Amino acid sequence: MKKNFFERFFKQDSLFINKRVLQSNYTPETIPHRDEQISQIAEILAPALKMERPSNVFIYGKTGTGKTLSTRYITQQLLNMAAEKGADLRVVYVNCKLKRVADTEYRLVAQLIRDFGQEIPATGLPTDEVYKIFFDILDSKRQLIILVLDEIDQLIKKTGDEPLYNLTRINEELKKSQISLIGISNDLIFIDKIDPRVKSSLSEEELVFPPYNALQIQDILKLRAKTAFKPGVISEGVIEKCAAYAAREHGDARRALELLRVAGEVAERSGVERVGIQHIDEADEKIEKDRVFDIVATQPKQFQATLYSILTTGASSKGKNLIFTGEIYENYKKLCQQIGLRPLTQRRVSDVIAELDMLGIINAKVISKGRYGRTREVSIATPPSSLPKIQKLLEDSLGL
DNA sequence: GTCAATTCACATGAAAGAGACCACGGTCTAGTG
DNA sequence: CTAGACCGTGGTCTCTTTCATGTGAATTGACGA
Repeated sequence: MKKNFFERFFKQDSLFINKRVLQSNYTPETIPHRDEQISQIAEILAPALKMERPSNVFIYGKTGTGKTLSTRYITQQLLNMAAEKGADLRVVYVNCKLKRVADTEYRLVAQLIRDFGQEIPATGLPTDEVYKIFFDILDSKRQLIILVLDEIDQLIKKTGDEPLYNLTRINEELKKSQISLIGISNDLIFIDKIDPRVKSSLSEEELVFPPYNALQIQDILKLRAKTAFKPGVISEGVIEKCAAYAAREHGDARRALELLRVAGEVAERSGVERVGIQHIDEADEKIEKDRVFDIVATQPKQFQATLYSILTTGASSKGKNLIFTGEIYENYKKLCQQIGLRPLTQRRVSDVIAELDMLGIINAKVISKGRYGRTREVSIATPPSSLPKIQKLLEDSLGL
């Protein structure tokens, strides 16, 4: 019985050949069902090869519709071409959603400067100073810069349209260089909130990425599965079911790929040789559970306390699973006293609840109860099976 | 019964404060030649 | 004389409070039929 625990791991053949293919940062050589969009972007960007400034582009589309992928793909090709032709072209890609990287105006510009290979402190400098540095770098030589701002809606929501205004304006002052912007956004309506002048200069061209339908997702999955899995491990109907799941969620290809990958992992772990349909359900549940757990565990204390109040309020008044802000706040105050946490104001807790809603842990809907006021109607969004574990996790973390 | 005013219980916005982090420039100190 | 330690000032960023304003429909109460 002197068995090494890892022995099984090696002995058992993996179902995968190359798991990386299914991960979201993987760039395949071909992108099915996006030919039209890609060629449109290409047309718009083509003048860059002659060192003429391409129009600014705005790209919309729900998550997992291939916006980022297509943009990366086409800019890469553009770069290759530019190198051949000797055009001094640069593509800078920034994801505005990443916390502590580019989610404020200062950090965005600082990140850009870093991309140009210069160190910039994370804080401490005035923002206009940072702009000046950026400006100087840009204008140090004749070059064309294509700036890709991914998830730009996040940035705008937080900081307003200042950064965009400044970036579009910077062109007028650049002597040698030119800069053009590609904005990528999940949100179709956020652009109404920005200054019309910024809007018009930013969206000289507009492009929409429609969601994939189930058949298209199947194509994508089949293509990737061919290189990701060993032949024959995918059972009949697995791809179809994955696609159906994802198509239900507004055609999110990323989700479909994740589902397939996790299903493969689940199958592998349980020691079977083929990925079956039942593994997809398991995978779906596992993904959701992992996600929620992760979020819950990494939230700050106050969020956890609020969430705990929501859970316990919901549990105590069993039967009705809809609870209101007032009840939550009362419970929350009691809880704070119990664990010695300084309670936040109701104003703040109201925001916290809204944020928990955004994270998808709870569902909160603003309703009016007529004479009895206006409030958020909160219900718990996670599957009941994982509730006890979450509650346990929160209790540990809060010291109960 | 109808209709507009009222009213509740919060939502939502804006501004500003606290505290953490940081850069920069000036001053002080100790070590060196 | 100079390198490094040590301020003080001014900046960003996040989380939060304070103050103010907004809001949608159940309820109320006046009104006329």
